[in-house]
Amino acid sequence: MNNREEKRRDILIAAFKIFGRDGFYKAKVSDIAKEANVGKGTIYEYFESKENVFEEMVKFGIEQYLKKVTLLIYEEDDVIEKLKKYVLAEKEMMIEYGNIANIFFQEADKIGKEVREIVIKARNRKLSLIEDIVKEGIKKEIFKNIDAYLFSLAFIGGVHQFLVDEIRFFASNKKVYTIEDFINLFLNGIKK
Amino acid sequence: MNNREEKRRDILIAAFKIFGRDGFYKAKVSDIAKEANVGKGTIYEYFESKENVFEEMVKFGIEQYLKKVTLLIYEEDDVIEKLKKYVLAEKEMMIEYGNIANIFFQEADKIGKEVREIVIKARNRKLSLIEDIVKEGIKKEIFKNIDAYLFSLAFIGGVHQFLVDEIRFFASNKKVYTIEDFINLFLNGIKK
Amino acid sequence: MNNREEKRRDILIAAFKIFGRDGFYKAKVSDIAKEANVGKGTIYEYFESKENVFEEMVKFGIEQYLKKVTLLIYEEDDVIEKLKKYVLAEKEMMIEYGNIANIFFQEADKIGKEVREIVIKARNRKLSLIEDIVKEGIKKEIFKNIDAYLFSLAFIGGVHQFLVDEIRFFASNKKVYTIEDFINLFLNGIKK
Amino acid sequence: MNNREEKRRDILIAAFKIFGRDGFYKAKVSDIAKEANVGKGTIYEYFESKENVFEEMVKFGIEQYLKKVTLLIYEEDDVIEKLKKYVLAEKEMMIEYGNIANIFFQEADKIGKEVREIVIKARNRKLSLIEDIVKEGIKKEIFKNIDAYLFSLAFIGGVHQFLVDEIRFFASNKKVYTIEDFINLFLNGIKK
DNA sequence: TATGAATGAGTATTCATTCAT
DNA sequence: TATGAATGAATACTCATTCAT
Repeated sequence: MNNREEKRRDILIAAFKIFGRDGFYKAKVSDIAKEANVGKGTIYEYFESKENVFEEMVKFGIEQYLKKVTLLIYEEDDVIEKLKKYVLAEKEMMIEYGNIANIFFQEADKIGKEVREIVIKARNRKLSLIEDIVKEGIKKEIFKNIDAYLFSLAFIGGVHQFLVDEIRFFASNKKVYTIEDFINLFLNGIKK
Repeated sequence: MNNREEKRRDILIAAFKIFGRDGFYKAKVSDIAKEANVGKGTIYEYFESKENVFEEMVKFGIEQYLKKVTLLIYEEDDVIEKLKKYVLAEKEMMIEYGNIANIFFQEADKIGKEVREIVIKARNRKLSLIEDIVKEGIKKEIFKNIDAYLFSLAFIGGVHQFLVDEIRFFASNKKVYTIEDFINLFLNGIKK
Repeated sequence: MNNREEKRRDILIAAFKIFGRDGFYKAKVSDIAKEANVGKGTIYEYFESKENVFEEMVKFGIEQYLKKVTLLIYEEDDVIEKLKKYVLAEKEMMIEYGNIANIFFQEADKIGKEVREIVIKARNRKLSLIEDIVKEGIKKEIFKNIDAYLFSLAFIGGVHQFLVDEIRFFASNKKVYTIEDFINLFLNGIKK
Repeated sequence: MNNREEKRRDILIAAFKIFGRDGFYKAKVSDIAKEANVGKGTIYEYFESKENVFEEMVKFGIEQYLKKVTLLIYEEDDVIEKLKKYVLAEKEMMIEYGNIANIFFQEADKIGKEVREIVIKARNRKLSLIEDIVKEGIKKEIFKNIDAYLFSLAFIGGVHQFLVDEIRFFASNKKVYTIEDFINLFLNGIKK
């Protein structure tokens, strides 16, 4: 088997965990090494620098994420179900990977141009996913003829906040909302 | 007269700028001192540590921000206009202070419990602002009887994404949306 | 008193000792700091990098050295005495500073362009010192009309080897030569 | 056939080149391996350590060098021609191997006792070569009855400086000296 | 025997914090 | 009270050496 590729993957998964927990600056290369069960020097056999590990981790993570979401969405026919599946996929990612997504977007900016570009491209692919669903819904005359891009912005932002609330600020005494509750807001609007 | 209070304020404003530009870890205490036109040691006459400066800056920034939004909103009578004013206030903040808000939320986590609590409290106050508008709208029978908290989550998230798109990923060839366009999505929903 | 200038000097003197003992690569910045009785960080308040410390030490050492030699030579009237004084000055330097001169010339090459240029310039000033003596001797009709530059090369090289032998490879059973013995070789030649 | 001996030689030749270019500390074992077209691990099949490679390279280089000089000198009958041949041999070595000789002498000190001893022994053999020529010249009544050892020091040092000037600090506008010019200084002296 | 992937000891450098002035 | 010179803890990265294949 391709042992080199495997070890590279191990390091990226470890980086994913450590960067996700500590952010770029607080994370120590030696911690990533420990987590990956390799020596500190080994990291540098596979990556040029801490920055480069971050960069490749972002690429790797984004790819994993987009694959997952895309798959879930394409399994569905109904556009409303597709939107629900998107929320579900995001939820799973957030549970699994903590706030890595935030770190992608937040710290990428300061780390270097290339990371920034990767992240922007990923963001656009995510927006496109929703745009496509909306366009399909418009064509199928399920949705009004609204601007698909504008909606995707609102929706993605809304979903993020909704999930952050549920997952990260969870309090036992808080009312729990279903995905339907949430989606209905976007479907029906609030104006009487 | 209150020279001490004034200098503290100067430092906080400088911290706001530097942390906003560089994030917590990349920001240097000496840069904040330079920006505030004080000596490096002076910072430590007013604050216990870099973390404490960050903490106090977050409190200060949030207070400023909430004051501004609250004021704008209470100037209006019409609930829909109030929502627009919220978007406007957020937009101004984002233009003026860059992504400081993200830094609040993102890095606060790693910096310490107290900051985290401050940020959560602020987030809740922001959500309450919207909640109150929605409840008023429901009472006035302008809005449906939806869950005000759930809406505030969706709305705040959506606004954030909308503004990030406009301000940070602005591209000359991109379609420009009005705040009305955006608000209408939430008012009318997308389902036919 | 100019404390800053003083401390800079202390560091350079420490660097002189440590680089002289260990060479550029083996020398540790922390050892220079210890030798200078300052903290490691202090070095970086006065110099940009280890390279820069080396560079400045070379400048400093060369200046000291040339001052000394020049002074000794100008005290004398007789050209042959001047040559002897040069040998004496070199000898004192070699005893006092070990093989720092070799390190100047040897390692300067690898460390950076600027150091290299400083060292070359110093070498030329040293050659000029001898050249001037020779030219004076020719004018005074004490010396033959030989090429002064060529002689200075031969003389400086010869002196170096002579002193290295005496100082560094000293063995108790070895015949000891006087400076006169040595100088006479150059004065009279070896051909019958 | 003697493949082992051959590969050892290849490594030493590569070491000669790399150490000559970079000096002991800057030189990387991996670069020597690459230059010798062997794996990094292979170096350690033939030598105990980087230091040992250096040590053996010094021995090897010195042996090559002394063989060459000795041969050239013994081809000649005339003592003055022998001195010229020595200069020529040194010149060729300096052109071919850069400043490896300096590195021998300079860095040997820091690397270990054994290398130091090898280098000293080699230096003495070199001095002996010249000494023997001088003694021969004295016997043949071509040279004055000077101290042969003292002369060899002066001569070897002078030659080194002369060649360094010609080869390493060569400048197109500089006067070019012949070996005769140089030798004549030593033969005739400078005193009128 | 030959290899190069893996390792971790070792070191330059940064920067929050202290404290003498 | 205000300062900035001095400090050393902390950490990315290099490279000689080992060892499984």
